[in-house]
Amino acid sequence: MMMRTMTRPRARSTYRHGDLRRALLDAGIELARGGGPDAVVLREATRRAGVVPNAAYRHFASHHELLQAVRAAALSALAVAMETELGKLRRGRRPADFARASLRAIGIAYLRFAQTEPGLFRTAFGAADDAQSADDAAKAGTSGLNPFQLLGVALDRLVEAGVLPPERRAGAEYVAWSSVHGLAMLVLEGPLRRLTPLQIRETEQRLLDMVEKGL
Amino acid sequence: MMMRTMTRPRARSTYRHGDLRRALLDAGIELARGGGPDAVVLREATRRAGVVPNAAYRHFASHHELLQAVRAAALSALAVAMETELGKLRRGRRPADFARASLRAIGIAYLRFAQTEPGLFRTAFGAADDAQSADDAAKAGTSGLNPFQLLGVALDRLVEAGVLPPERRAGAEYVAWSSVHGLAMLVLEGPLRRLTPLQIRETEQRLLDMVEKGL
DNA sequence: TGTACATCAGTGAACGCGCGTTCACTGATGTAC
DNA sequence: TGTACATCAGTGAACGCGCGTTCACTGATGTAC
Repeated sequence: MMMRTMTRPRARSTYRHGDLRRALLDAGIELARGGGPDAVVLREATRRAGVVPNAAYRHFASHHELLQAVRAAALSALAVAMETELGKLRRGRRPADFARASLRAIGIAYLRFAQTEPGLFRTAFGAADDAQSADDAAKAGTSGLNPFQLLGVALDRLVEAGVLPPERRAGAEYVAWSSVHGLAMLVLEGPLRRLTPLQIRETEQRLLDMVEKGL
Repeated sequence: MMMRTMTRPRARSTYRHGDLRRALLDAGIELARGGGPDAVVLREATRRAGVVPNAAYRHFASHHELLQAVRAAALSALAVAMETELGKLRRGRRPADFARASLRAIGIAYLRFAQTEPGLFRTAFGAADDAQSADDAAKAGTSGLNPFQLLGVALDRLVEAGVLPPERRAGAEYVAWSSVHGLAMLVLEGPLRRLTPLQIRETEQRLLDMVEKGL
């Protein structure tokens, strides 16, 4: 609603744009970053791309389709953040420790992403509408896995390392994901917004402890 | 956006309405029930109350204020649901069991509320904006306690019963709440929407087990 | 008990806004010959 | 290598919509005398 000032009509020398689809998607991502899913407004995206509103329809069938593309990009960004965090793990420790650290890395990446990119986070998880939505590739990180699958990998490691009994593996991502997602949401826009950064950190650690122990 | 068909202009014989504030609030709650916070539209509320749009401004300073009132009502409804679930507990068992059952009752009430009243649930927890928002009384159940405080009571019982070490009491509501809230959200509008009712039940129990054990 | 009057809840009409989407168009580009 | 032409990305103008909010109003109600 006060987005108007942010308008930045990119000067364009050629009649054709070059890669308008990409430009619209980028603008959409930027809008989501700033204000969550509701901020992804087709007209504003075209403004930022320096193009007339209906030009968007050459590349997206509807506002909804643009939003879905932005959503997929947000999920992909989360996947990348998880991969980055996993990449930081030093190898060469005992498998059990490594497996545990993997799960924590996933959780930490999730919580950090929610806090550093609240708009994208809320866009990624705000009522994903229809069936399978978008193609899975669009939601993946560089490994080709989406966030849910990356969590699955971490859980698999726990089983392989003998930390998690195989019979408890099925459905484990649901409870793990829930816990972390809930904390992310409540800190972001719920009643836990008033916590100090220190309290947040402590709660995060405590929650991850609980998941690790309670799985 | 397709709310129009639900319009129900209540016939009114008198010039004055009687209790327009209440009628607007009720209409707002009904709208929230059906479509979450975004569905709480001032004009639609006045339509349902059988009154001209600007009449609302005699009772609410702005759309935002109406929405806050609806939010408070939603929180209150959740508190009542929790109290009801607590009331079902049979007394006369061992204090430790009773305390544990109390916490589970809170969790179950929360999850049930999210599933039976998704619109109200999303309204209650959708970006509560400002400071303390509304007055606390408006968010309470019949006990005068709000949902967060009811959770606190359950945790206190765990400490009293010797189940939860006192030094782990502080901040315990954060992790407990997070876990349950996350599951509620993911089942409601996240990637866990595809779970079968049975899978949901199982995940709920497993999550509550984890919280109980991991606290 | 009856009348004058102040109060203020609800009316009527209008505003400006920004949105998503449709239509017939124009003109740059790439391809076929 | 040069020219004719089809393609189709972006234009220009316009729609209808519903929203929140403001203004000056009217007329039912309750109170003071």
